[in-house]
Amino acid sequence: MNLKELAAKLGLSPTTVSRALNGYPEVNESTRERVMAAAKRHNYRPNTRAIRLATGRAFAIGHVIPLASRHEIVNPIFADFIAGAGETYSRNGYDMVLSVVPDENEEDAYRDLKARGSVDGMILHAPLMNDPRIALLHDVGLPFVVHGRATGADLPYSWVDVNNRRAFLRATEFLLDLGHTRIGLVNGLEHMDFAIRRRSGYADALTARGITPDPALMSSDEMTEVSGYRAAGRMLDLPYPPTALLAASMISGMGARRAVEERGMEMGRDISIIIHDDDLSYMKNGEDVPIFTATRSSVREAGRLAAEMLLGLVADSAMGPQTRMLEAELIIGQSTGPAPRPAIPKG
Amino acid sequence: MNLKELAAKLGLSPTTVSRALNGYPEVNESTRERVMAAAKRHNYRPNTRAIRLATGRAFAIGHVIPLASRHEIVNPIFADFIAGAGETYSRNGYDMVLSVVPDENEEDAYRDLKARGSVDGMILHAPLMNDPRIALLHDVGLPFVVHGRATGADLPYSWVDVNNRRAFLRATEFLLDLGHTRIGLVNGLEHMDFAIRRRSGYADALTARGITPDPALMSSDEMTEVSGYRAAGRMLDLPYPPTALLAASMISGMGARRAVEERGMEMGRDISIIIHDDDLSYMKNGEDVPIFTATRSSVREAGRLAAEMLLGLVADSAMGPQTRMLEAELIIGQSTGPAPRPAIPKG
DNA sequence: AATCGGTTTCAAACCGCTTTGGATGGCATA
DNA sequence: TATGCCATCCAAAGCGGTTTGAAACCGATT
Repeated sequence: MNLKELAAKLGLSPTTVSRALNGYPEVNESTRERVMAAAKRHNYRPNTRAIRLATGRAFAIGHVIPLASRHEIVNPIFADFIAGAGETYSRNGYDMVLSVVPDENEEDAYRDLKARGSVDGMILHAPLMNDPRIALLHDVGLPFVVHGRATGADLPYSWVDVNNRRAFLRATEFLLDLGHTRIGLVNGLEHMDFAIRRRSGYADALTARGITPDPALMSSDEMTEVSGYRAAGRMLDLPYPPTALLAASMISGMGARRAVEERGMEMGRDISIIIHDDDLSYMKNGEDVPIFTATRSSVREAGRLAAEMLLGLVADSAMGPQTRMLEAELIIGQSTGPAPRPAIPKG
Repeated sequence: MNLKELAAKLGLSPTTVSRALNGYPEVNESTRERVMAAAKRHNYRPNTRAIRLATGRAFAIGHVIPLASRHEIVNPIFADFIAGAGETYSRNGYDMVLSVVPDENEEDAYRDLKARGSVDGMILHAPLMNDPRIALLHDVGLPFVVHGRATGADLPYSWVDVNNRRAFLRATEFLLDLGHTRIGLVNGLEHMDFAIRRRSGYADALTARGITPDPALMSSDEMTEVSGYRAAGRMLDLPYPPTALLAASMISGMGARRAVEERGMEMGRDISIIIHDDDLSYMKNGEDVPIFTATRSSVREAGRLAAEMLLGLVADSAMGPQTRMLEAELIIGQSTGPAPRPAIPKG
């Protein structure tokens, strides 16, 4: 059942039927009701493909997901962001199209999405320092929103981000207040912008208390269980080990915990751990009682917000760049406690 | 740059240009080369919206993701499956459209995708026992592939699945061979088909050795860290606790480990744990040395296979239902060992 | 020279909707 | 009665491709 058939059944022109269904004013109310009723009765749904061609709009938002080397993105955090964003899209009648491509084709993927007219806007994931994709997307000319920020990007752009710097600053201060002075950072990959901001928050907090950040206590790697485990292990085996750790995610935190427990230490007593908690549906930081003390900010909510922002930009192309900064809460759990008596160098 | 403009530049008709680009035989080879070159030079990309309308095909595959109650799906496993499938789609010039909807709208979501012509086929995720969606998708009439199987579905359908029953059967036998007789099962939600199959593999292995499965040693819940922790904790606190556990995923396994370590026990010595390892990119079961002994099967690979199968069905609608059973490997890690001397009931 | 089969090209219809630019009719106003 | 203005409806022209049916051209055959 298409528009023409429906119009024929009603003895009206396709024009009028189309207008009636789309709420245009130049159609008699009684006619409109008749049309609406007939549409419902015949279970008429306009063909999206035709609408898309006729309007020149895709009613879809694109997410490009590079594989391989920067597969930073195939991670649980991504699933939650997508869930949040996708929810917003379907509520607004938009599709979400995911383009999963090898790293080297990423640029093409954005251009393709635009050139082939598959989407009306895009979300840029996991921005790097001086991320070239910002300029690329400007060049491509579709509205876009960045999940995160890209230090060094000189062009203006819309973003939704957590205040990573402040979160890690506060977490570090919290540990300092508990008497810890040897604090390790199990960071994400530091070409990722968020990781840089986190490190600067951490370092600034230390410096402000007269402590020089010790390179041996800073690691940077993917946020997997295994690398959390290894990074924490290396630090714990230092002659002068840390009494507290900051971990980049729930997952690296679990790796760190494994390293801690393997050494017969107890979390919260022998060593304090604070993680950044993205509040993942499938990786909750405990239920009533948090497992880890954490800086928490829901990435799913970030997905929702980014999607809303983008739909706004798509609707009103005159709108300038929007930004939204989210603050993480500091959640006190069982993994932190006062610093144990000053550690004595081993060996 | 559209087809008409390109044709004008070449002094050819749109017909010929279209045919040249699409590899039709009725065009002179030298003309084809000229067209190809011009297309590349002017960076011509056919407008997808127009192709879709003209051909009546969407060149897209749909995945419906229910939120809320059955958010079983917003989990790390999903991200990896998507990555695998998405990879296949983009290699074949297909888009992946994700429809994230509240549970109660799931049925509509499938019908909409079809009625509006947004996709050429769909993947059905996380099938339940007697899943009504199988009949629904038959009714909708688009090709589809199920990731998993749905016990009780009487209609034929295409699927890609791991042999969950055999995996858990083998894992249980492995533990039995090590002398364990009290073996706990930390299962996923048992309205999910895969969870049922796993339990039957577990139970059958026990029964075959003359052990009656003990309800107190079987739990069923979401595959989160917290529920793994709680389920394992409950079993360990039993008067006659298990000496081995089977966990449904890496994540619930980590929860189980937390419960174990919290009780001062050592994994692999005081208690053996085997998990099912979906080989997630972001949740690797160790690197050289596996953390857990595990039944392993890559869900990402499953995504690739399901996508390939579906594209095949889309291309040839006459093709009957296809099926593909994957076998899990048993990976020996550090989390298993011989059963400790027979446990003495506590208290 | 006329006919023919094969190759190559093209004009035009079509996919199903939106949207522009009238046309029509009714009613109030001059 | 003629005029103008609304309100309502419609025909037709897109949107940018694909595809059908036919035309043009070619050398080869009669």
